[in-house]
Amino acid sequence: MGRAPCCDKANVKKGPWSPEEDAKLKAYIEEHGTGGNWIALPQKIGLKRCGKSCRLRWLNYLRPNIKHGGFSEQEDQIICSLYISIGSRWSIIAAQLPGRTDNDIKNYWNTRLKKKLLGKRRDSPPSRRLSINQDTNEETNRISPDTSSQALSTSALERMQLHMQLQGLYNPFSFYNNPALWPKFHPLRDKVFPIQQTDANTIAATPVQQASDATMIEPSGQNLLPVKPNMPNPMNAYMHEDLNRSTLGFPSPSSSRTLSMDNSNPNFNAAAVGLQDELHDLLYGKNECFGRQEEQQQTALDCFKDMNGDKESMNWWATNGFDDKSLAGTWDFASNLQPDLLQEYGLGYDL
DNA sequence: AAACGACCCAACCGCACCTAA
DNA sequence: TTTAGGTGCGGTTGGGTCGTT
Repeated sequence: MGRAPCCDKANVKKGPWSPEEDAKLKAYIEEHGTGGNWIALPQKIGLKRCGKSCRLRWLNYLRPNIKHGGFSEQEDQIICSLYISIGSRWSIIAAQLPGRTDNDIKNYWNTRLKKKLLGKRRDSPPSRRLSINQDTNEETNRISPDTSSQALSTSALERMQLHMQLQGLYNPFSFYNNPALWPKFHPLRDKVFPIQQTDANTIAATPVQQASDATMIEPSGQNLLPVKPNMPNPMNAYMHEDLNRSTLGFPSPSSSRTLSMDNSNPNFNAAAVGLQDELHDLLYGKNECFGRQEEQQQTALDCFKDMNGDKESMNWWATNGFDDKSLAGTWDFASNLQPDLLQEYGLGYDL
C-alpha cells in the first residue's frame, strides 16, 4: 500500500506555468510568505496546482536573485570538483553557488559539463552489453542496458572516470599508475609488479611508494593504504563531523540535511584550489592528454574485466578493513573510492 | 521546405527524511 | 513509540528548439 498522494491529481493543472499563474504565486509569496505549508498554498491563492509544483516553481524560477544559464568557468570547476567529491548531491552543490538552483546545476551537468569532461562515452556501443543474437529474448534481457544495476551505475561510473582522469593525468603515484597498490587478488598485480609483494597480507612500502610523498595509514592494522597529503579533499574540513555516518569520508545520503559548507572559509578555498586548477585543465586545456588518458582508462577497465567475476577481488575493498571511519579524511583515488562504487563498477561491466 | 535526430530544460514523480501529534 | 502529513531531494520525462540531411 502506497502513501496517499499529496494532492488530488485529477483536479490539479500540470505542465508549463502561465504568466498569470506565476504572477499570482509571486505576488502572494512576496506579500504573505509561504505560510510554512506548501500544500495549502495553492488553495489560498486560487491556483489549481499541486503544492509541490508551487514550491518548485518558486524555488527554481520565481524566487529573487535566481540566475539562469551563463555558467562561469569558476562555477564549472566548483560543480565538477564537488560532483567528484560527493556525487549528485545537487542541493549541496547549489548551496555553494549563489543564485543557482539544484535543478539548474543538475541540468547543466547532465547536458554540458558531463560531456565536456567525459566526452562521448566509449563504452556505450550496444554490442558491449547486448546479446549478439538480437533474436533471442533471453540473452537480450539478461544484459539489457536498462537493467537496474546499470541504472544505478551511472553516477558511480562517471565519478570513477573523473577520478581516473584527474589521478591518471596528474598523479604519477596514483592507484592506477601503481600496481603495487592493487588488491592482492588482482590477477595482473604479480605480473605487472612481481617483486613488490613482500607479504601476503600487507602491501609494504615499495620503491615507488617510498619515492612518493605518500604517508600511510593502517585502517585495519593489516593493510596499508597510501594517502596523498598534498591533495587535500576540499570537502573534508566541513564534513568531518559527518564522517561517522559516511562511507569513505563522504556523507551518507541520509545526512544531507546536516551537512553544511561555507565557501568563505579560507581552509575550504585553499584546499579546493589545487583540485580546481586540475579541473580547469580538464575543462579548458591540456586536451592533448586525453588520448593517453583514455588508454589509461581502458587499461583500468581491462583490469576490472580481467577479474572476470572474481567477487573476492571486488569485495576486497569492502572486507579488508576499509570501512567508513578508517577511510575518512583521505584524498587518494583508491582510498576515496567507495567500496560500493567499485562494486557498482563491476556490475556495470558485467563482471 | 520537410523530416529527422540531438539537445536542452522545466516540470513531474516517487522516495526518504523530518516533525508534530 | 507510532503514525501521518509536509518537505526536500535526485532521477526521469516530455515537449520545445536547434541543427543537419
